[in-house]
Amino acid sequence: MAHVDAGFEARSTVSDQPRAGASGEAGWESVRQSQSTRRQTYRAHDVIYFEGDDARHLYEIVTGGAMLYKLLPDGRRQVVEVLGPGDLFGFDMDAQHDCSAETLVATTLMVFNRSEIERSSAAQSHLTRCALQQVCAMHEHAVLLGRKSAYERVATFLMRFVPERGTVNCKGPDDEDNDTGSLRLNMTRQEMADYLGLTIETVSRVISDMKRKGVIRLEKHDQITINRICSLCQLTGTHAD
Amino acid sequence: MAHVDAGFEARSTVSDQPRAGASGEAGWESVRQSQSTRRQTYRAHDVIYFEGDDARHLYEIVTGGAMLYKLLPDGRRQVVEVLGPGDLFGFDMDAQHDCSAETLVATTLMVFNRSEIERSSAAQSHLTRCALQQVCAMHEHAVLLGRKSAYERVATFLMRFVPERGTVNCKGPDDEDNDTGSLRLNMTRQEMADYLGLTIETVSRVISDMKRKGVIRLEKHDQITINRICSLCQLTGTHAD
DNA sequence: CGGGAGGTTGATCACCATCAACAACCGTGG
DNA sequence: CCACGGTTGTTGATGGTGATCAACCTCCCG
Repeated sequence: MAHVDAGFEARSTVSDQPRAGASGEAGWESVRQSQSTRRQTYRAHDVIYFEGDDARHLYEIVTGGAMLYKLLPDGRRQVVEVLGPGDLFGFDMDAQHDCSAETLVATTLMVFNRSEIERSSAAQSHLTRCALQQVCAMHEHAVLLGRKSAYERVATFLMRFVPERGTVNCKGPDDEDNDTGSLRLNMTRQEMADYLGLTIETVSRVISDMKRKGVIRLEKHDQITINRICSLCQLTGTHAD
Repeated sequence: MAHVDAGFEARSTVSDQPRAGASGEAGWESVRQSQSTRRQTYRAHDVIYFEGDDARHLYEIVTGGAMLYKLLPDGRRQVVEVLGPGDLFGFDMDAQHDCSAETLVATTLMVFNRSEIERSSAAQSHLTRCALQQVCAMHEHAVLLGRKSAYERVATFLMRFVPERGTVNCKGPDDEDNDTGSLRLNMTRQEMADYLGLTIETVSRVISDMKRKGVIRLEKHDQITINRICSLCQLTGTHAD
């Protein structure tokens, strides 16, 4: 099923390069070059806007990564989206943002005026595509939050950063004996926990356990090598044995 | 009896009447009247389509209610959206549906051809609005699934059916001493549980407990009277004490 | 070398899932 | 009308998963 694939692409990894094809439309490109559009850079863990702020702009990630989150009054936090290069955010229905937005790492954004977007039909349709993609991604994430075990959540999260794998039309390993992959998270344990609906301790424990069992290897805290991608994939809960 | 449930905005309840203003745009109306558009009726718990089916149509609920859900291979189910009159669904990014769709009660739908939608820019913009609304709704639901207790989940779910209340700009009770509301769920306990990321037993227990504590009263299993809406609202976790 | 933030590990507990039995409800047919 | 079987919902007993509390470690960076 191609859609799951697209869902994964939509929530791309936090990397340095924009994904190919993510913003390839000509009309969108012209909005990008509009003079009211500007470029802005942030450092890691900077707030871009708060929930409740007036939603005047639309943002596109050029390089780096960001997250959207909501807070409950007692301080509980839920990260609702993790975004990478090419992803759009800040397009809320209403006049106010429904989430806070924060960078994960040093990030540069394109900042569009809302009015600009509303004038261009090409921009509109690009926005629609992104929104629909996000709906799919959120559906997938709802399954994770509502029905998966801690182990499955972490495995699913890690698989997300492996291109071409873990989806329904997974190719399987290119090389049977060397089915490895390396990835950098660019998120703290707290951010992961808040995204996965877990605590920091549980995330840490699961990762340690995966390491102990030889599924992954930790180069640094946020630099992980997956020893056998297929094994990790089995742990996600989304695929039949 | 006229249930209270006709007025909630983004995530409307399952009721008999379409929400006012939900589809009031002229352009959308014209697509509705296109000859390729047809009307279709379903009985309760009928499948509209399965995850993975070709996505040829777009659906709008006229009367009744439906849900979208995803299944894991071992049978775990997560209901990702609950939809009422005026709501659109079936608009996935890709060629295949990313969720299954099923009616909750007897339902009539408008069925649009995808190609029809893609031709009309008015339809496009209506679709975008709906998609953005759904993204917001999903964000809220992610908080529920990731961070709320069983009690808070059920309370949040019930509050959703009370118009003009439980939102940020809640008016407070009209009448201090008679802050009640009546609602019909139109969902089985299993459907609620799968939506809230709980088990059927937990949902049942929480509801029994609310009854015991005098927060609600059960007329029938899916017909509930809220004795003090404000009390219920306190239990949702979304509002400071 | 020292301090601090972020991460790990251990012990314990609580919430909710699971398993199991039972009750209420509903339509059907005698 | 009641008996019935099946479906749906409730309640109880028990256990497991993951939260909580607390101590410690490890990596940076001055």
